[in-house]
Amino acid sequence: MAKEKKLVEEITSMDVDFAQWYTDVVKKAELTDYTSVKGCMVIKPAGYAIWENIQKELDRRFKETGVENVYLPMFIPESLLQKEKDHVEGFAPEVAWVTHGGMEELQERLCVRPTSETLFCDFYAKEIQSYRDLPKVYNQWCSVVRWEKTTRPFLRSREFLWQEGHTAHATAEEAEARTQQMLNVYADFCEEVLAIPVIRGRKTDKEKFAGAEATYTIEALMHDGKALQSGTSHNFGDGFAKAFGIQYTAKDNTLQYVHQTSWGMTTRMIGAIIMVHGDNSGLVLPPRIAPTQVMVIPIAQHKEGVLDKAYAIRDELIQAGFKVKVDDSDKSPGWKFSEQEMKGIPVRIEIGPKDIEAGQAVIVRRDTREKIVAALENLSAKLTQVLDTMQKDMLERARAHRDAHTYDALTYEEFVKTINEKPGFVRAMWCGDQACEDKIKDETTATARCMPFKQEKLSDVCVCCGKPAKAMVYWGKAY
RNA sequence: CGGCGUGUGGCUCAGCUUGGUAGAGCGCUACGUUCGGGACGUAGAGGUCGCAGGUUCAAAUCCUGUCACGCCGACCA
Repeated sequence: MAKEKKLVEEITSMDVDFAQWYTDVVKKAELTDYTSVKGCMVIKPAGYAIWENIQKELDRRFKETGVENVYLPMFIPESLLQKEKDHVEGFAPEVAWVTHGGMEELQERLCVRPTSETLFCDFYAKEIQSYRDLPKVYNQWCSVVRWEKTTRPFLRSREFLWQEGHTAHATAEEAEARTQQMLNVYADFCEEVLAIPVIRGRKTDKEKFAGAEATYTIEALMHDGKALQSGTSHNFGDGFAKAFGIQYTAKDNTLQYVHQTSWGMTTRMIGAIIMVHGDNSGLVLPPRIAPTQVMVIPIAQHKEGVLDKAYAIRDELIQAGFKVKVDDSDKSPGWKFSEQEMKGIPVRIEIGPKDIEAGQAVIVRRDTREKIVAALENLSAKLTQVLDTMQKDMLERARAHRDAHTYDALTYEEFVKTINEKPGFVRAMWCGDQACEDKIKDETTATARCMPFKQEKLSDVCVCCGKPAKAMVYWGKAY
């Protein structure tokens, strides 16, 4: 009993205090550490390895659509930032400024990029002359800085890692197609690799990116019923092009403005993985994103042959393409089990003297704790099946949770009651007027998460004001 | 930017009210016994108490200032 109690105390139960649970999991899974600068985190090996896998998967998918990687500076001259009015108004409150170089005060202060639209525009203005130079489909992997007041590991930090794609096209149609294409890349990645189901849709004007004509988003629901914007793709039209003078000569020898897009996904997704799949024992990583998929845990490893067998299993499985480690530390097996669970390693394989004698090993799933006895000769086949099933189950479980926490509201009373009492998404009709969004935010703190591409007509009138409805909106309280 | 809270070995914290030579648990190191859900014994290493002033014979403790971090709000990926 005393042992059980100790286990429970390590990680706060998510039902008791979800925020504390999240912090505990981040800490116990050794994903990050705090630093002496508020809001700037050390991403430790276990956390960074997840990011590397996210990068690898996304980068591959990007390149399949013709994306090329580049790198632009981390500093933006103030004058450049100010060229597009909405954009600077959106970001000015949270940028960090460099005012000195060495001991000298700079003539013009430089902001540390909060996003790189202005730099890409400046660059494209020089690069693009002719329709032959189009399209430009560039992306960069970098960090950006936004001086947030409130910070949390992965979810909101002052410096975070991301990728930002910036494209320039000859026509509005092409830009729109690219905007949607990249949103779909994100959505597929989330569902196929991270096992996180998302709602694809468009942001309201109030919620869209500063300077964008349209912002598309994928929205995910966390375990506590709060929404997390998980990736965005923006269509800028020719707004930035006009502000920065990005023009090309068309085939008919007329001067035209380009149409641009940008799209990004960040280390925040690691937070989403934690909050969608995690449980009271710690992190649960979907097999397809896990840096280590299998931890082999020898039982009674001092006994003749046990460790050798554990290494042999590891080598065989690595050969078969799995990511495998052996925990051969001198901790007790119970300790190793807890470690593997806190770190979210999808399965562990227990191998002890009894198993060796029986020619088997015990596979234990992290998500369900289901124990599967597998014969050593077809361990690899069994493992493939277990990991595939687990990946599918995790997506379905997350989808079921989201669907069970998605409600419809037809009247304002019903809307307020639902949004306040039932954590999750509330679907309701909206007239398109920002006054209603403002009122809802004031009275409930909920925001319009998105207008889903898959529209349904729940009623003819706005849930808030009763005027004719223009769209169904997913509302929710968000991170 | 507002509210709350916290700074003492690597970690979690006690000590502060009432000033008097710095403590515990965990972790770490060595050796031995253990090993199918966080094992145990023995011996050890490790701290100018966030920082700066002040009061005092004497400050982790009292006073003033300052910095940092965490959580909750408003703003945001």
